Amino acid sequence: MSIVSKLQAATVKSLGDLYNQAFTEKDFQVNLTKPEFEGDYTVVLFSLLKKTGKSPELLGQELGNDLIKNNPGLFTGFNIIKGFLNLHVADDFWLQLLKENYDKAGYGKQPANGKRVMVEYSSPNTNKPLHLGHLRNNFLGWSVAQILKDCGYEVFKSCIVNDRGIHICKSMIAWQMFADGATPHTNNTKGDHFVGEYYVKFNDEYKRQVAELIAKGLTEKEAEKEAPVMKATQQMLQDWEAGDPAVKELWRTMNGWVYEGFDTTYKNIGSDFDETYYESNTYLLGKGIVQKGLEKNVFYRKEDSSIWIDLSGEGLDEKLVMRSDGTSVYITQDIGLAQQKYDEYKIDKSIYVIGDEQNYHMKVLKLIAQKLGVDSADAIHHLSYGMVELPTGKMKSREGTVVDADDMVTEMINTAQQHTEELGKVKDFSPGELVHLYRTIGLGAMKFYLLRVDPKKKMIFNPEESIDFHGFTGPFVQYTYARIKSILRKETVDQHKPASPTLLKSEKEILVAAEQYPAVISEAARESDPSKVAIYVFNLAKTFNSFYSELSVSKAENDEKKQLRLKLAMMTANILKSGMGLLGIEVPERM
RNA sequence: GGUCCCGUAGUUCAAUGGAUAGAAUAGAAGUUUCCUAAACUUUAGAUCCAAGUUCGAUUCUUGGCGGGACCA
Repeated sequence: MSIVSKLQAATVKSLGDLYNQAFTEKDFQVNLTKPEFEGDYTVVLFSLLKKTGKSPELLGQELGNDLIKNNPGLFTGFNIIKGFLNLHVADDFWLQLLKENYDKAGYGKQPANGKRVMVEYSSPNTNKPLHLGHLRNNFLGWSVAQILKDCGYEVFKSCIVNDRGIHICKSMIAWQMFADGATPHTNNTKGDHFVGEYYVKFNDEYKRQVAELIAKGLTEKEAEKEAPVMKATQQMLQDWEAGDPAVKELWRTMNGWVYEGFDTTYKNIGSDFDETYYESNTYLLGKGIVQKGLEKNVFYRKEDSSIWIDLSGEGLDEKLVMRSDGTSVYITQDIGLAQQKYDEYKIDKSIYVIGDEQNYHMKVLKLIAQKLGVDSADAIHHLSYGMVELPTGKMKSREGTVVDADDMVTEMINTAQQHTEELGKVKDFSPGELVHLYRTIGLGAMKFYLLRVDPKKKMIFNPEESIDFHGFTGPFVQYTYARIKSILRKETVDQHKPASPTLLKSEKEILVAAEQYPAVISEAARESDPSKVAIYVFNLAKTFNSFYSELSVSKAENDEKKQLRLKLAMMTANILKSGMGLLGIEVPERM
């Protein structure tokens, strides 16, 4: 039980005893005491004044005295400033926390809660390679899954691959036209990049043909419709749906190249999935949904035989669920897949990591699922994240401003290498160890950078200023960890020796921070927000660094202090390691 | 046109309605015979505008202005 919860419960009890009324935790706020005031935790009294009819000063006195009387081992004193009751927490409490947890690698983890949750993320298209936005998605999804695991959930990571449709046909047509039998292997190109090039070639050719037709007197709309490559592409999509063997074969081959490329990228960035769904398998699920919707009178048919749902009662519009030609739309497939996930995994919660451009779509999805009575409807949760933008605005493939994921990773690792070589601290590392270290630092910087901001908010990435290795960054935390490990290689905790029974200010600060870790994980899980963990882990590292520069561990004043500080160092290292682990970031023993 | 989101130091980000709005970076000034200076310490710098609710508003409400997304 966290100290905040303890204080809340104790305050509720004291208030009830003192004033003969019922109170709850929501009647008042409990915060960490701001550093410029005396005390550790603060009860904000303003909200209690009306109900108790007391002045802040009197209420603070009565409450403070009662809290101390009822919790003698926990609170040792208090002061009141304006409407703030600042309480002192006993050193023994912090020391006990340290004693029980300093060597527990699993500190902060919660026992299994029996709940099952699926996190769907990444969800690429097979017509182009992954870019910076996908990286944010991947890191978020992976991290949220990991955080939920530590909170006791059984987690299944899934990925839906958009592997069919007009977009992949475009790449296929362009390959037929221009490739002359080339493959990723003959061209020595990564498969996803190879196919992506043909997608670009398609668009170039299409534009050329449209311009040609316009020059011949067609309107822009006519030209776009009549361009031979577009017609061929549409024909190919129909052939694909009809099951044409040659088309399917080409489709399988080209998607295979893309998957090879994706696998390399995923492996490189440490992303993985327990289940992969392919749209080519799920796109027909929509038909059953439509049937069900018509039977339940949730859907209705229009004169042109297209099928719709009316959501105007919910403040939204009418929404198309099946076209007049009988082809389904995304939303119906998505509902079908939602049902399938539930059937296969019996999940209590289903998280979708999808960009905020799909907010409306996901809202409609959940609404329709609820109206249809789909089992998993209420479990659907859209983890909406903001786009990664450049200082100039959105990344645009047409303007060549898309930041490629593989390039980004390579660049970060190279930068890590350059920094490391300049500092020259690991000259004795083997080549293999060096490669691993560069990867750890480079990826650490990148993951931390993309995870440290609130997922809901869009973020701006400036390619001109490369991602930093100083300050609020992954390498800062990694460096703190490495420094601690350096101490712990030279000195070890001796179980038989007593640790200091008193705490200096900067020693206590570490424990105050450490105490919050379990609550931070819970909050991060509740909000699906890894940035809470990133911010926390940074602050803990900063707290330790101040301690480190102020007090010596190995040359402590006496042996008791040394034992205490060794334990503080060990506990900090454990939390930094597991916290960074939640972000998918490794910590090096040396750097 | 309709719906939704966002405006905080030069820049990138924080702040369950609470104390003097926090960090990082860039700027200025310092710290290494002492456990890794990828660090530490000091300093200067911000809530888009206007009303309203409140003991108290960056946060809630309304109206502007500015930016973005989605739906036709």
